Amino acid sequence: MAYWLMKSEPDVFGIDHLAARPEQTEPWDGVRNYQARNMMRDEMKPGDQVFFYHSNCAEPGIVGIAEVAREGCPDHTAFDPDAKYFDPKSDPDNPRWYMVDVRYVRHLKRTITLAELKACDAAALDGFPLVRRGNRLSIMPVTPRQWEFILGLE
DNA sequence: GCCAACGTTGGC
DNA sequence: GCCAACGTTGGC
Repeated sequence: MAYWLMKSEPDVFGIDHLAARPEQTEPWDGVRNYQARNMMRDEMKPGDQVFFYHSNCAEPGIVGIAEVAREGCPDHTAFDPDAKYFDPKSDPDNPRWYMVDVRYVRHLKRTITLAELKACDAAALDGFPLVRRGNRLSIMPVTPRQWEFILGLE
């Protein structure tokens, strides 16, 4: 089992939205970034644990835990001309974009903020993309060590 | 709202 | 294949 971090804007789709969904599960569609695509298509497996991160908000940080509910499959919204993330270059016979389903697990007892993670200067977080400057990946791998360390801050 | 950082596009 | 222009992300 692997660990991940997925970003979402709470104003658009936050962890409370996820928890309120039927089955508390949501397809993670609309991702149009090749690195993130590769992780969803090739690496993320059902049962993998996910830090749910709120970005672009007053207090960016990890707010909860989710899990991968379904492995990568073609992102059908890329085929729909009326969809926001329509991509005419994605061919249904050779899909360019993939998504996984994400299921709510729980809220953290408190938000572990980006500022806190940046400030704590722990060896466990060396190389963690989230705290590297200029990082824009919306999905990133988390090592078991990083996972344990961050959860230990809760 | 600003702006740095980054990814993508497209001309050449 | 280079690189300038452009669009987006996301912290602040």
